Amino acid sequence: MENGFFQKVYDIAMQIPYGRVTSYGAIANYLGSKGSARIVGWAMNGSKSLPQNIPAHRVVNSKGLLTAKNHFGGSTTMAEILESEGIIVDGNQIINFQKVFWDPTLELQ
DNA sequence: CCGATGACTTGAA
DNA sequence: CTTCAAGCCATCG
Repeated sequence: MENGFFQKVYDIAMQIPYGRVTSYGAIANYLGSKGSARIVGWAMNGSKSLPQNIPAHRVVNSKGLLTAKNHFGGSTTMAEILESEGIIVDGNQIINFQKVFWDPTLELQ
């Protein structure tokens, strides 16, 4: 039960506010290990197995690129979801990334 | 324990 | 611009 890395990642992911995004590195940094950025992505991979909805579409890489779109099955699915939340996306790049960026180390503490 | 995998990151060529 | 390499760490077989 005790949560591990995954549960922490899920906790943060579920707390991402509407219209905001964060990066794998930011979450990993909040967990205390910035090197675990890949693990965050791995956790997201398992997040779809959870009974609840995880806004994995709000998690992108440090450049604001939609690197996870390939995992959404579609090609522009992720981008459309983000745009529907008010996030401006151009191809795989989030234009207003700095404006919608949500850092758990600052906002969540 | 070991090797492979991965939705990352940074830097260099 | 693209491509490759190394570091990072949890999970799986």
